[in-house]
Amino acid sequence: MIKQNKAINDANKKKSLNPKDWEKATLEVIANQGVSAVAVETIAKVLGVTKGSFYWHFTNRKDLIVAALKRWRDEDNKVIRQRVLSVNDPYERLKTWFILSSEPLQSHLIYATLLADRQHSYVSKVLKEVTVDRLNYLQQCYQDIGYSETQARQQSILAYSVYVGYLHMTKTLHGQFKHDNNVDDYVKHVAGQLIHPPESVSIDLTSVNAKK
Amino acid sequence: MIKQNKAINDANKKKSLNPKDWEKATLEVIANQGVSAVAVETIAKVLGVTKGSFYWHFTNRKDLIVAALKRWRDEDNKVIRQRVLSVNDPYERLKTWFILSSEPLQSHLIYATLLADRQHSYVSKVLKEVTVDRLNYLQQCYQDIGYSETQARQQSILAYSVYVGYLHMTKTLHGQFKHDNNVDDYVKHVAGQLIHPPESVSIDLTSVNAKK
DNA sequence: AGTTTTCCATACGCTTGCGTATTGACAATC
DNA sequence: GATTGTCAATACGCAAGCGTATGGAAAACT
Repeated sequence: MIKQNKAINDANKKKSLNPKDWEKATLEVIANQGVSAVAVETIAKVLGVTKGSFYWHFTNRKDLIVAALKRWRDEDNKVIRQRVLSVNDPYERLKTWFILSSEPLQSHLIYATLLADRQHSYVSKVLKEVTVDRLNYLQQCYQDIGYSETQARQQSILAYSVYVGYLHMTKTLHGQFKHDNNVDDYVKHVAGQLIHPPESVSIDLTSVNAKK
Repeated sequence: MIKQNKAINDANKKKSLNPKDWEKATLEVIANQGVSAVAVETIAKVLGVTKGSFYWHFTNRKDLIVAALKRWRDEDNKVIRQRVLSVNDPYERLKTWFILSSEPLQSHLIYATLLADRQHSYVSKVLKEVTVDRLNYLQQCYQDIGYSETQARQQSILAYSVYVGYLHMTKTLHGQFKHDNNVDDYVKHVAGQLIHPPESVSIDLTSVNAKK
């Protein structure tokens, strides 16, 4: 019993911290409370240390956030490459992307909160880059299906808007989003609307665009 | 020349301020920098006074923000009623909504930044209410077209997600959004994709939903 | 004219959170 | 075993921003 408890938590698996630990804890905060909630002393407390430790690993708060965002982006890219871009058939590739987008990953939470704190230049920078990247490979998907460049561009913006919008909806509505149960149904619904050959785009445009 | 300059700015049209002035100035800040950027002394400076004035009109900072958000919501509802809900034909009504959504109104900027600062309970409250309202009248539009309740629900979420997503895209990409020029084209594109009779929903679902 | 009300300025206290300085403990190396 | 390097604790200074206290000026009332 007086065994010098060796497993209170996992804080003893490593005697000392490294930058990666700080970055991961930071991403956790960003995912749930946004960039502005990243406080050095708070995160230190989570890691079981004090500020003194932090300023040994990083020069300042901004340095930490930038490093964390880089880590986020790299890992996100890795997932996209492995699970989406590896699919050959463009229809299936798009479908895979929509499914991935609906999964409750921390990565999505982070993206959603970054959209919030984009007043900070270092946030808006990485945000812009990530968004451009994603729009590009979505556009490529649609071009692979047979869309013209401009049609594929517009369709990619549309599809990506759905992604971003859905992220916010789930966070905003939270409780009364009865929808939570059948996310699969919604994904099917979205896929049915947004994944189709280029020809069917012109359906019913007459009734919509007809000026009175 | 020593006419006691009567028109330096419009700060002399009224000798003293009222809560409405503070709320409008606050919404301006929220639209461009978010709720967390609302600082009493800063807004006071904009209005040409000091804190002393503020704490005469409001009890505290939160009081100001809540009042400003209420004003925003009321005015936004007014616009929706006048310009959208007044349209009888559901197709045209939806189209009008999409067009309105693409206009560069301050109201949209505010909504976008509120999505950011929803960690504050008073923000998330009004945000949730507004979103639910909007989803409801969108759903009603689709039901008027002939969608079933569940189909209309999903379609309204989809449409609203496009709106929210597009808001963020424009703010995120900012400069390199070459798309800015032909917003009209994009609105047509979106309308063509999202406004159609309920039957055409089932197009191509086979190729998309087919599990391997 | 005197009093009250309205609106605002100034000065202060208080909290939060960043960054620095200094010291200490433990491990690695010589 | 002494020295050096690594990581962390403590204490401090400092700025931003909220809220309060108090006083004052101008307008409105009586």
